[in-house]
Amino acid sequence: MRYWLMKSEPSVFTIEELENTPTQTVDWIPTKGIRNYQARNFMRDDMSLGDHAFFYQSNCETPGIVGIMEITKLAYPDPLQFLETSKYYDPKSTLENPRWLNVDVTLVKKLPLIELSKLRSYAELKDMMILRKGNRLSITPVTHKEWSLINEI
DNA sequence: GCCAACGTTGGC
DNA sequence: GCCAACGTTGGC
Repeated sequence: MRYWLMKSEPSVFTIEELENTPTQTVDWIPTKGIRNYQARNFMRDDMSLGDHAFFYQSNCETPGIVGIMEITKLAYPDPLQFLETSKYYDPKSTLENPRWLNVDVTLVKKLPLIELSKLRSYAELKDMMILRKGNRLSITPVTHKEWSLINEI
């Protein structure tokens, strides 16, 4: 099993919204298409059913980890890329050869906020992709070591 | 709101 | 294939 960290801006989608979804399952991220090749490739090539991921809230007052999710549907074409009226419409994408993908995630549990500043205080976590300068990737792998350490915080 | 860092685009 | 210009991200 692999581990991941997936970012969402609270102004777009919060963990409360995930919690309040009846099935506690959503496509990642609802109403928003992921338009980054590296993130897409992670979903397509490296994510498996049952993988776990941290829910990370970014671009807000208290950035940090707020929960754990499970990957419950493997990468599939993002419907927004075919929707002409959508901001995420991509004219270069075809049904036969879709360019952008999504996965479904299910809430495992909420966590008390682990702030970014807290994560930065651990020397063992200094190589985490999320902590690297200039990091902008919305989906990043987390090592087993990092995963277990963060779970002990 | 600022701005550094990064990814993408498009002219050549 | 290079690279300048541009748009976006996201911490502060």
